[in-house]
Amino acid sequence: MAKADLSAIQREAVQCIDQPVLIFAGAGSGKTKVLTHKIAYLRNEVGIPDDNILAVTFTNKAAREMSQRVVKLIDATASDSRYKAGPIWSPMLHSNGAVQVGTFHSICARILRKEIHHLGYKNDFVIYDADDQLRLLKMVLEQNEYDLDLHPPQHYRSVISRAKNGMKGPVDLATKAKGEEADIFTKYQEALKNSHAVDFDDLLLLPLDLFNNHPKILNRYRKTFQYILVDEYQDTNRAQFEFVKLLAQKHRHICVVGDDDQSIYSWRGADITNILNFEKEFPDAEVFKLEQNYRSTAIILDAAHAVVERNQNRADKKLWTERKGGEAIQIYALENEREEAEQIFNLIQEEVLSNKRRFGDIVILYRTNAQSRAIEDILRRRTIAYKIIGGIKFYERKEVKDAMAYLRLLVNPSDPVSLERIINFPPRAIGETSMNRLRTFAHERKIDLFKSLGSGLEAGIQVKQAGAMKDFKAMIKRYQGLALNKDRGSPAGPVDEYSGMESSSSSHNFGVDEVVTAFLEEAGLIAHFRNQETTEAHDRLENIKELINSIEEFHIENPGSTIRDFLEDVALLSDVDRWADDTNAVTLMTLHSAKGLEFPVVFLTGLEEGLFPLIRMNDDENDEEEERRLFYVGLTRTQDKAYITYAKQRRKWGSNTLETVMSRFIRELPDNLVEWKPLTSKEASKNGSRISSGDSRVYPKVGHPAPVVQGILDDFVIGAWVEHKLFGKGRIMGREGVADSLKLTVEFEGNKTKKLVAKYANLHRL
DNA sequence: TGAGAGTTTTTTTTT
DNA sequence: AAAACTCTCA
Repeated sequence: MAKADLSAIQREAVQCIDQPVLIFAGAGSGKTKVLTHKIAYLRNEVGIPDDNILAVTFTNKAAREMSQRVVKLIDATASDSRYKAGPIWSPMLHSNGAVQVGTFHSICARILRKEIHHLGYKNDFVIYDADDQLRLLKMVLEQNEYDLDLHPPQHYRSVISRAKNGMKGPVDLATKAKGEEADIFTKYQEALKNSHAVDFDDLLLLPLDLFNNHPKILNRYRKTFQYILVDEYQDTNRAQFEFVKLLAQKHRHICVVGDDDQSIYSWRGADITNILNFEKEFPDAEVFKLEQNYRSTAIILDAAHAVVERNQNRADKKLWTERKGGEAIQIYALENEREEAEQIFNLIQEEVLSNKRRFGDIVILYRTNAQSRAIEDILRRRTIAYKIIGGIKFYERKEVKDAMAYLRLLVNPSDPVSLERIINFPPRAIGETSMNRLRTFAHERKIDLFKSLGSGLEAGIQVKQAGAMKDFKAMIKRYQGLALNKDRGSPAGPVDEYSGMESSSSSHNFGVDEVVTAFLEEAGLIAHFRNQETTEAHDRLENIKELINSIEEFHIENPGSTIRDFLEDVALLSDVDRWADDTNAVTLMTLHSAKGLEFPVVFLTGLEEGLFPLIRMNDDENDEEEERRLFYVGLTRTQDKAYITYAKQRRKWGSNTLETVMSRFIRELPDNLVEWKPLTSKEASKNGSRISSGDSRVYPKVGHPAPVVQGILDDFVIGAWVEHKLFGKGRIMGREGVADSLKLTVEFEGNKTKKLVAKYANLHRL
């Protein structure tokens, strides 16, 4: 029985279900285990139906993992076959009869998809990301004749977002002589609503409006979500707290798990008092503390504790482990960020060659995304397979966003941000002058921009331009029919339209990818890039193709899904969510992204005052305690061995090199747990690539071109067999480019040959 | 109107 | 150093 491997305290926490439960769960103390076992327990032992359970995680990846683990558990523990689990999680919004697992944002999006019409939005609303928000704000400011230089959109975005995070409306701003901010906030919010768009903060706030104004709906969801579990509770904000409170107030079957030492999102509005005051809100709460760590060595835990202990604002506690001792934390001081990267490379080599690690066992963590570049450079040059999480994101690239704007317009033509983005891209002779006239026209008549596209002449626009507008509108309408009707024509709900019915394949003369390709082709976007000879244009075209591939893939994975579902998926999935951790490659990510993950070998880089802890010059509220918690989170990702590096000089923005000072966090580490490694990589390479001072073995010189050492290259060598989710099994026939731009030519079964960008293709080595 | 040259800004972390 | 933004000229 799977329950046997729970500790006594874990079991108690699992079985306590009739009252509010607060679980303080330190790093690596098995909190996910408790949550998954609790779900299995509720289901199999207590007999709670699946859809009455709601589990909230911090990332979608965590949601996916959790549901996979629950399925395993359930199947293992269920003696009775009627308790066997089906697929209990799906990224799709309309999966009923299953445990709902997801992030606050995705769960709220699911609710809004069904209910938002009660608030006067179309259920086809779009989700605006930061860039879209900025564009909308800019439009609002211009429309209301604010001078953009005096009123930078950036500023108002952060003001509005901060207000929303604290659940404040325009009214709350107006009171403190911030009339303009309140005015802009109000107008921005109106514009969002008219555009049938919601921003990320609205995703959390609108369900609250819904619940507060429609008690019947609230009651319905209260009945549905009988048992609520929340992971990473220390990083919830006001709105999320209210959401949980509203739903759980009545039945009080609420279980939250968190660790105040790991609260690292206060800048996003996360409110640590949510966890510290849980007992105030739910006085009958039972509190459990999980203090045994199953992940790290004692050395790692002691070091992490020694640092975080200095925080004033924390509940006193200490993790313990049965893994006594361990390897000392190695600290390296390097000359500059290049040497730092070089040293990291040397150490990776050593770990892989002499300590038998896999590349996939290793993670490199840094405070800011910009730091990844130097490290990336070296790893690429040395042909070490690596994966970067975050940074320049695929779906944020201009050409990809452009293509998506076209798709968004199909779903929701009222979206002015998307319309403005592409009305003249690729150029179709509709310039600023014409658009200004159209905007004025639409504004006066109070119709949306898209509708007014047909009335160009009336708006006083030149014949040629007015014609171009009309054509554009007609094209969108045409593809609306093609792309959306086809999807709508399939049965509602998670019914498999590809379930082998012969008729369906014959009625589907083309796949989604072909419709989308045709659309983007006719829109001129594809031709625009194809007609340019530059490599840049070529890359952009590849990215658009990759986007189309992923649409097709999504559609096959989620039968019956619409383009709308795809767009939502893209809007809500984080980079960590997309991270395929089964490829054998070194992982690079920010400390924030690493939350919840663990690795045998961890590199903490850039330990310099001002960088980590990060200090922002023009911001007085530098939260040292939060930075320290971040260090704690980073170090406690380690299972076996941690390396800490810093550079004595670091370059900022290309040119000026700054002298740095070693981070206070290094000084805070107890001497007996660390080992200083003064040897720089320069000296090391002088010795003909010996790897470290304490190691007299001589390794083959690794330079350029790299000697072929088995396993040193990534998984995708020529001749290797791989599997693609969509195309099936195939063999790698060619490679070009390296790292992020590595492209593979793969011959799939059935003689289909495809060229794929390795980074996004999600290939699995067979 | 659109392409290309020249100029400015960016870097905190993310759902 | 790179991307985003502005300006200029055809």
